[in-house]
Amino acid sequence: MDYQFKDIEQKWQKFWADNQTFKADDKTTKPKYYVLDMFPYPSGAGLHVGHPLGYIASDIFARYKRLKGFNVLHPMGYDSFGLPAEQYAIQTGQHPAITTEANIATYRRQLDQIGFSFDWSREVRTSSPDYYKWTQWIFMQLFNSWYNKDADKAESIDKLVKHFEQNGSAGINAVCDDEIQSFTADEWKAMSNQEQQAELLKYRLTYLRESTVNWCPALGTVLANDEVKDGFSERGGYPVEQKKMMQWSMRITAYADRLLKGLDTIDWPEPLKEMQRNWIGKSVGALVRFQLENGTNLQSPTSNNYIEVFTTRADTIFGASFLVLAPEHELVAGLTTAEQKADIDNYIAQAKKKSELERMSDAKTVSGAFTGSYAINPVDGAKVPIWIADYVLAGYGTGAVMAVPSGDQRDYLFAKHYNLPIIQIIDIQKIETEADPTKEGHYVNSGFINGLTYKEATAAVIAKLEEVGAGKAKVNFRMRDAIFGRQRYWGEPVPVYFKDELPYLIAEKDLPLVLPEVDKYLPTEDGEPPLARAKDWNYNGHEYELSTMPGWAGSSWYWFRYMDAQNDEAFASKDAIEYWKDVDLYIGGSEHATGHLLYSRFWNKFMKDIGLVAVEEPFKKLINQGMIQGRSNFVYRVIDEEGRPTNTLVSHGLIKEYKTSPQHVDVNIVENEVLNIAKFKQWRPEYADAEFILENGKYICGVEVEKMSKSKFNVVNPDDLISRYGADTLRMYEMFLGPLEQSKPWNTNGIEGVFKFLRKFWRLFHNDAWEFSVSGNEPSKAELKTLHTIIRKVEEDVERFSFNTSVSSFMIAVNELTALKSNNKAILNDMVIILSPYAPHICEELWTFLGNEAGTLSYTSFPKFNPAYLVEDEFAYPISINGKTKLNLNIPLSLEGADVEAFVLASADVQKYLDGKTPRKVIVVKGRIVNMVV
RNA sequence: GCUCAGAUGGUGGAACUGGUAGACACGCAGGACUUAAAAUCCUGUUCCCGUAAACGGAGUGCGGGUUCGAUUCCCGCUCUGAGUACCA
Repeated sequence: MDYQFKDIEQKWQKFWADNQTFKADDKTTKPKYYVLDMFPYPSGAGLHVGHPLGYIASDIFARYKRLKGFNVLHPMGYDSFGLPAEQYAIQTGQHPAITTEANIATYRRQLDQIGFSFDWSREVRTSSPDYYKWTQWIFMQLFNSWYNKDADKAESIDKLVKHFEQNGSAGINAVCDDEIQSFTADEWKAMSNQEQQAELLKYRLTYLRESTVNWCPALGTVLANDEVKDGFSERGGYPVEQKKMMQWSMRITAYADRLLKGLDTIDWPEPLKEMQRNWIGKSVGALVRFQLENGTNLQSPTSNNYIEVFTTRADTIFGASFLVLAPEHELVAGLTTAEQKADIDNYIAQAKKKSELERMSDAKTVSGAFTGSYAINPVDGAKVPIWIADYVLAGYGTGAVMAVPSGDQRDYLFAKHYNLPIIQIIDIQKIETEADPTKEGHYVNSGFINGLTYKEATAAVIAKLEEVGAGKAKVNFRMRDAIFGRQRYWGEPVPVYFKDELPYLIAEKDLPLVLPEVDKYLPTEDGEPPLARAKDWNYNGHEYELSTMPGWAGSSWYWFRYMDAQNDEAFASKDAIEYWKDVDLYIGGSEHATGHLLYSRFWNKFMKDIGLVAVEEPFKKLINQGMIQGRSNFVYRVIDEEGRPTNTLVSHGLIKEYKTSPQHVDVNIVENEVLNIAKFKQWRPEYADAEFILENGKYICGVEVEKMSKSKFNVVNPDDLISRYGADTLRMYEMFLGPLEQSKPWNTNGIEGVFKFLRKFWRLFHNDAWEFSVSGNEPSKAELKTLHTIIRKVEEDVERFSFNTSVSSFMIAVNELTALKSNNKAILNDMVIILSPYAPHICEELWTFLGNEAGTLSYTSFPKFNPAYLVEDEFAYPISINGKTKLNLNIPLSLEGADVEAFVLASADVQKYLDGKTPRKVIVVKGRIVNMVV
């Protein structure tokens, strides 16, 4: 029979499902291997061809590891809470759970037909109460923990309470709010329960904090940054304002240092690690207080009579010739003198108008304004002017810097522009034309640090500042604590109720706190979150928290649930956690670098601290698959003399001769840029009687690479390709497209070649009449060479995630076997195993044909590579003269350097090229090349 | 602006530690089979000069360098893509 992929693929997909072929074993002596994909959000649009790219790669790897004797865990699930389902619910009134259910069904059908080896018995859905029960439970553990800096780990809040009872607040070194109280043990005991709870909330790892949100009064809702465009809501275009709100937050900053250090222990792409490092943004420096000059009268009620700056170069303090504040700094209004008020107001107004983007592209223009006030340098008493400029950001450090023009280029340009002093502070500094940030040399013009080196000077300055109470060493992180509340419906309810305005956890036995029914998925009229609409929803009469958890809550621990997905006693059993430990290989997009991948590491570290999990980092190895971009096709309507588009369409190669207007055309009716005219006429009624100006009898479409989107008609759905070519072809083709990690536009130009390859492979097992026919002879030397070449190649390629090159190697192997007219059973049996991770359906089918025991080949062993079959006695050396290859010469590999040289020089062909000359030098690289210098 | 990644035929790409640049596939051209088409098979296909072959020359974004030898290493530049903090 010919290759009937449809029947074969359905048959094996059913077999795998019926037999639970890929159910991972929890009790086995095999080594474990955990292969994880980033689980998808089940959107209404269904799966497109970009989704499976990473899934196919991980599936090949998982199947390969099974053949290599590993017990493989390869699960899949759905990140099913999220905004799109909620927005759809707002528009239609349809409960998000119903839409989500329907979308999941579509995803599952699409995933199944690609033939993935997922263990579906472990499926998770973050929106299912069985699952979010444990998300809520982990939230409770965070609530019941604080971060002990001395132990450098999270500890139980009970331990903190015990310490307060015995020793008061003395001796506690915690990551906590800024305004904590100092108290004795007796004072603690004298506090009311409410006072104690209020104090403890300042220490908990999840806590309430006032944060600013994008509030849209017209929509009555909080908006994400993406939903706000230039101060207006993307939906509706209503004005958006900043509003302060009490919000749940996570103290991720407690883990900043460990998140940074952990990066050195994991095998992730370097650019991705770099993104996390930048996001965490550690800088070691000092906080320095500059007293305001005597007589400066702050107009506003902000009391402190100093400006605090953050610097990473405390050693340069003697070179600080002015201070610069962000225009938004709270002291600016108070510092501005009457004479300078117009200038400052004018500058602030201008800075507000500039967008972030404009500020960035305009790095060379220097701008600022003088407040008219002065401050005092704490180390030498010098009087320094206070300026404002928009290169200083309100959100970083203290929103104020000490400007050291000799060492910082921006400060240098500023000083030049406004004619401020530039003081050389290091003997070897060269500051004639630009700033010199050197740390080498010895200090000059620097009071008590003159003559010291960088390290000595930094220590001395910080010691002095601490001594006079004007500063201290400080590690600054760019990363902020993560806001954990969302004023939305479709998310996990926070398992908290309020009593006397303080939050308390509900009892563990009352988990899960199930999402209540509401009449509408919108906020209430007075701006409360949708959950306020729920009727009789309270905890023994106390009001529940009304916000829900953010999208990243459920995805921050899901890999643990797969280890033991059905457990209703724990998020996963101790045994399962001890056995599976962590994810060995994680494949997904780099867009999650500073979101999901950071939060997951944070939760994992926390869970390790309190003894819930076995290892510190969740994902040992990470691979980013590239993005598959859309590839749009265009037709060109000819424009008539009045400028109206006509119903005449001109082929792309001829558009220069006409005035045309390009129109997107559905990429599914275009093949290799050739428009299917019949389908095109049916596609849109207005094109039914279109006329065509062709080139070479064809209508050629234009092409552009764009993001995949419905409106551009360039979304390619795997379903059509599977029905045309089958899943095995799709799998191999997506791999053949190019390196996994590279982004590339989608095209189906080469898919025929992959399909032909599979047919050719099928034909090796069949005679001319398409009857199954293999021979039991001893394999020939040539056949064995082909086989062992591909064994080695596939092993090497899979281990380095180079799937595209192994597809080519398969093609070469099959071409060679076809040329050899090989139908050798032993060879083909091994070929089937090697190819099976890539094209599992066809291989399972051929495996049974070959008379193997009934059942799957998934757990057989990968053939063993034997180098003996690849040994050659001769090699066709390329002979080059002055680096240019002239000819090839067969030379026995038994010959060594000097003998090879003699062999080459003895050759009449070589002498012809040498033309009587004697080579000055002959380089022989055994088994590679001979080069002669003439 | 900065950081990272990348630039190879008509196209996707290969060349793993410096050693025959263009594997494999698409497309294209020609041919076989066929009444015809599809399917299949065969041949050719980096460019230039040469009507064909032999042969010759150029060639991995651009300009230099190191080397017997560079797509690969070094220096300088151009362009493209991604991320993004004027981060003190």
